[in-house]
Amino acid sequence: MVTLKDLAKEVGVSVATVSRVLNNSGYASPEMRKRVMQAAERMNYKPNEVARALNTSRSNIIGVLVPDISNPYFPKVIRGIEDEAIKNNYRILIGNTDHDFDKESKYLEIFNQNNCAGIISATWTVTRQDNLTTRPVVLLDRVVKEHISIEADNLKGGKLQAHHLIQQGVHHVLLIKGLEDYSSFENRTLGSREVLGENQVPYEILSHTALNGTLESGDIAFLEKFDGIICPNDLVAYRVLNVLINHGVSVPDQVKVIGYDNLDFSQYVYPSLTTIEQPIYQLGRNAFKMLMKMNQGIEVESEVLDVKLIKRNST
Amino acid sequence: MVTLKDLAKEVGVSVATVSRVLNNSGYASPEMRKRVMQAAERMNYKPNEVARALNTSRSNIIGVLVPDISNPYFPKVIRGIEDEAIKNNYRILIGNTDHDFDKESKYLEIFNQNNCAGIISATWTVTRQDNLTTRPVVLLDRVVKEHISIEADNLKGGKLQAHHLIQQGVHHVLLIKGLEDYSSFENRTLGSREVLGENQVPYEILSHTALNGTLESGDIAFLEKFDGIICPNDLVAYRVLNVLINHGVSVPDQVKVIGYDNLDFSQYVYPSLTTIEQPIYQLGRNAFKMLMKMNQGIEVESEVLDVKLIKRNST
DNA sequence: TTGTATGCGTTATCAG
DNA sequence: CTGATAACGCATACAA
Repeated sequence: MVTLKDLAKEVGVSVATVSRVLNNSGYASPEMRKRVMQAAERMNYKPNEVARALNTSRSNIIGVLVPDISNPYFPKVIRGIEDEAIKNNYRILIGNTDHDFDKESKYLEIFNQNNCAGIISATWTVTRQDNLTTRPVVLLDRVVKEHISIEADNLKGGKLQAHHLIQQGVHHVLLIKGLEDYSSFENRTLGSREVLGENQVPYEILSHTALNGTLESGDIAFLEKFDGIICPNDLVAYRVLNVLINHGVSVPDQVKVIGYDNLDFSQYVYPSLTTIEQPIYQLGRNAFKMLMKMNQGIEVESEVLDVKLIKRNST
Repeated sequence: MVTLKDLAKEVGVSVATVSRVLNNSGYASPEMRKRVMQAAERMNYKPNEVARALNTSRSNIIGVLVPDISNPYFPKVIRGIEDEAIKNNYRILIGNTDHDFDKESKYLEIFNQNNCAGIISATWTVTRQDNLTTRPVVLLDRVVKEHISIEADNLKGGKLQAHHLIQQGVHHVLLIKGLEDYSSFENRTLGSREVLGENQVPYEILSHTALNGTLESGDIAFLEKFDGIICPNDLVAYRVLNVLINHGVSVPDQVKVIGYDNLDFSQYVYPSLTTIEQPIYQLGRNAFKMLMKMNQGIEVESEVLDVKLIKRNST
């Protein structure tokens, strides 16, 4: 590996001068600048980021926390973050937390140990961790007050779900709740309930975990009590559709199902899934941009991106 | 951040001693060991990985190259790598190459600049890059001779695809080829052709790119010439199924479709997709294990994992 | 068995 | 405008 010292020797100057030229910091005569730049080019010099990170106590790596990268929602977010990061000469270190406080804690420690420049987290407990650094944190799709976050409009999304079902003429709704304690899921539920209530449409709430039991036991009798089912995300909707169809329940005639996220696959399931689209990729990109601003000391505010209904054949 | 020096001061010994105890290198009296360990615990000392990486010219980060993390095949691979990595106190840095030689080249440079301990690459051109380091590389699902790699048995997979279709009584097959120059796709095609030939089943080959044209134009007449379609992966199969179904072609009665990968969604598409399952997660885990062995100077051989047919309703 | 000193590759603070 | 030089936090060869 060619180092600053090699370069300096080649040009016949001190490392200090070379460093200044390369970083555009401090003075350097135009002529000097030219000589150094050319030599750097010629020798294909690339600064060692480890040394730089040690010296400045700040690497160009940002930590990214997700519950599980296998969940198809996250790769898109990550791709958004990574695209924006690489453009700014940053890299991302990924951690899967599985909603586990201790795992999360460990990753935060790791981010510290690597002098990470910041953190983007899709797992909110991060805000309860006491070894959280002074480095900037952006919460993604998780809102916690006093913290900077970015999300798609979950309240609106939840409303849209209910609105659409009502428009399609449902009279008895099953509202499946997502993960507890996650603002995004709670707000969706809130939005749906609000609209359902306003329209005096009776509904029942089922927790995510209870759903698993229902689905596994294939308790169709229970599901058939409803003519509309609101799912917390597309993944859950796939499973609901699957059980319904396999038991000969006709969708959307007998029961209408609506998802949330608009994953790429939702157009291929049967019947194709009506859902709420959120700008997943954009969420990632913007999160990174916010982080950069925070690093520059610029004041940033939490962002809320828009969502919209995608009508397909399940409703 | 508490450093070695802080710890040393606390215990009242030199940093060297502390370092030796913590790394289990060199001598240290049992008593000294105890005192240091306790202090480390008490002060919650965590070594700075940046400093360590600079000192040893080797970080505990490994670079992972994938074409695009949004492609649902890769998150599982990555999860496998990451799970195994974290267990061994390693972290992963991810790069999306989009099959672009220059992007790939840039990431390799970045891995160097970060003293990465090794590279796992799902993009084969990595072997043509001249700035490839001396650090170990494991190719994942891409085989290039003279390089260490791990893959699922693509030749067998291709054979299984053809075998199954033939068993289901097809007489005229459309064989869709995957990406050019990728050993995995080429071997699948090879396997299928071999079996098709042996059984004297006529077939036509369509390139991945040509398929796009067919699908977009909705050239059903062309597709209807066949009663069996072999797809290079599940993603392509979804699109084929979609066009077929939307045009009223009955699957599997009129034409049978088989995919490859067994992504999680393949059970939810309509009709549910018959496909070849490969141990994606395991591929990632083993790739990391191989890398570790290589780092320890242990001789490792390329691995080939087994695949199997998953019969569903599309055939 | 422990301590001293050096270097890893940079950046930044000083003099000159 | 440029050059020594001291950090950054750790590991290690060598001295004691």
